[in-house]
Amino acid sequence: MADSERSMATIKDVAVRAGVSVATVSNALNGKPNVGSAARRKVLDAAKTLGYRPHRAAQAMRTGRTRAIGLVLPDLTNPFFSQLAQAVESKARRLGLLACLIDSQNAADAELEGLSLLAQHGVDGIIWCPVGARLPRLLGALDRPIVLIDRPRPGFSVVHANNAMGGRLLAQHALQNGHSRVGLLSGPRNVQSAQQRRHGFVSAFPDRIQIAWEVRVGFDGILPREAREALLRRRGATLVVAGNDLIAISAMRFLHEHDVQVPADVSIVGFDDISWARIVTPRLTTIAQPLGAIGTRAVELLHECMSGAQAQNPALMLDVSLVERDSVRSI
Amino acid sequence: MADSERSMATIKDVAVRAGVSVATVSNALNGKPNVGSAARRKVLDAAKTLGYRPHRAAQAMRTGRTRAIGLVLPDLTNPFFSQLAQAVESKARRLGLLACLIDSQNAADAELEGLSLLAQHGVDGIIWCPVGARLPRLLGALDRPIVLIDRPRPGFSVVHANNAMGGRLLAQHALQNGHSRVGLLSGPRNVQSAQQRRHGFVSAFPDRIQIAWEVRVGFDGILPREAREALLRRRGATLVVAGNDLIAISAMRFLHEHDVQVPADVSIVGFDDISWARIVTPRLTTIAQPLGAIGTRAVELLHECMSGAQAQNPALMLDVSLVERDSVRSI
DNA sequence: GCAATTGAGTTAAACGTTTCGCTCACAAGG
DNA sequence: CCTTGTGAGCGAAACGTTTAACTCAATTGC
Repeated sequence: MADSERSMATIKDVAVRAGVSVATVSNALNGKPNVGSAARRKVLDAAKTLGYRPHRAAQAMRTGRTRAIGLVLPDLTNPFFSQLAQAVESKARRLGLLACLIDSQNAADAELEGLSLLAQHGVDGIIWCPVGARLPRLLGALDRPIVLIDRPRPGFSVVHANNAMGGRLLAQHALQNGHSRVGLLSGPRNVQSAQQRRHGFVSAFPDRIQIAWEVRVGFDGILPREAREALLRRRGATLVVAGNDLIAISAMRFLHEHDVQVPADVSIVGFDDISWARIVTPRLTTIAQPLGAIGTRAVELLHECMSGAQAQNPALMLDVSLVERDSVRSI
Repeated sequence: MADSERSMATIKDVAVRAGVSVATVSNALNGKPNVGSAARRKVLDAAKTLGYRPHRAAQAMRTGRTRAIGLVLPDLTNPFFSQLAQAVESKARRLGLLACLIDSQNAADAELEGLSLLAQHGVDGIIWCPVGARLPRLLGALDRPIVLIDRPRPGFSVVHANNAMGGRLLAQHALQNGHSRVGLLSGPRNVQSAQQRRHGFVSAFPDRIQIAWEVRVGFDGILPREAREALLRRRGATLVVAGNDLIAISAMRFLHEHDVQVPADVSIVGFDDISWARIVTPRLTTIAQPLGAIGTRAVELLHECMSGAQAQNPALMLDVSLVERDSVRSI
């Protein structure tokens, strides 16, 4: 009895204890119809008292499914992604799936290497926020369901937030607070979500909001000189609209160091509502993405794809909401 | 040729293409000595042109090793852990190991469930920052190398920072800046690292630093009423020493809302140097843990344990350093 | 020149599942 | 009474590796 716990009981052990064949054990455990109720009971009992757990590797070899999924992210250090990761892992576990992590640290080659590692381990599907603008060739070869997250690519399932809507919400909020001349610290041109945020904002009230200036900035929040100069001169802008919270927070930090007060001297808004948005001074007004929901839905979608159901709805777009805090002044 | 890429080439395919037996392929690929240089070449060539990758599940079944490790953390959302996770994943990948994530969200039962999921998948080892004060019974049953991270438990390998040293560094810094009366917002009594930080600080200069008050606070930075009151009254303390950065930042936020200026009215120090420490206002003076090194060393240690080498050094303690920023005033 | 040794390669078993096809008993239909 | 059908269960093959045991030729030692 002591060693029944020690090194994992096998299906064979269950079979002998229940007095049936291994085939019957397998059938009983997997709910196949061709097993009588008496035998089924015996098997279930035996399995329980032996603490039997199917050997995943063996199962995988026979069935080709591992009940593991891959999660490929560009940067766990970014709270946006760590929240996402938390949601994904949690939902996966609730479905009995193991989440295998790859953090490419924004390097396309590391990402590729990671994908290949996942493929080698035979994960059943992949949730992926790609760093490269176009998806690498490898994709055909890895041949598993993929659900993109946050960054759509033609021909792929994706779940992401309604970025354009966020942009519009921001425009509306700007107007309501009397800002009609703004500066843009937009995200990278090759990241689609950045484009949509920008487009949502600019096209919402083209005749009532003027763009005083615009500079493109990386999503990591590092401000090039051009951006810093723009922040200092401002050319009449009373509000700066940042491509995401990291950018907004960097800008706030920079302004603070140069003795310009937010929001007294200039207002600022972000996008994402990462947890940092709540702790900076002043607290940042921003657009909240339903991070938990995005992660959860992505896993659900992937799970459906894995169960053969060809997803007809390759794109899932979730609503965002404005969260008002202290970084916008009403004028 | 088209379908040689499609559904993963097997060792058999390599064997026929190279004109040898599968055993020889296996031996060649695993660097066994009993294969001639001519055959070895042929095998290597065939494997490369076929894009052969060993089927991990099959390998696992035969050898009992999966080349995957588990990473069990209490809260990915906490930047301390997400940085750790990044380091762990990166190092693991460099060793050809897949990192499987469990985020228990500080719930002991979720943690247990996660460990069992990992065991079922047959991970070769586990890196674990445990939430519970004492380790659950299950442990004997899961029977794989375990390396703890940040939180030592009797009888287990651990890699963590020198918390006591951090406490001493802080005390020294306090004195250098003329603070001889301080308040303590210590971490939880049942978390060892919290105790060591506190002890390092208090016992460094017992006769030159007075503790004006102390209240125990959770590491998540949520301030109970007692703590808030203490922050407002202060009883002559010119410096508050927080159990970690989250606590320090919460305190700063609270003080700011009640119009007391940091560091003009009161100074404050944290512990951990999470990324937030850099972005709050004022930027937080704190103790930096070598997060990257902790993660890396943990993986290395685990890897050694997995390779049979019984680790003689169950505990690895890494030095910390003071990072001076703007939250301490010299008086 | 013959036995012993070595080097290079092969065959086949094993790992723990799932599943296909089979058997066997029994019931129903004619 | 014989065929056919059905429900319950079993035996064995297969999945892709690794590895122990083995063969066979060439080389060495004497």
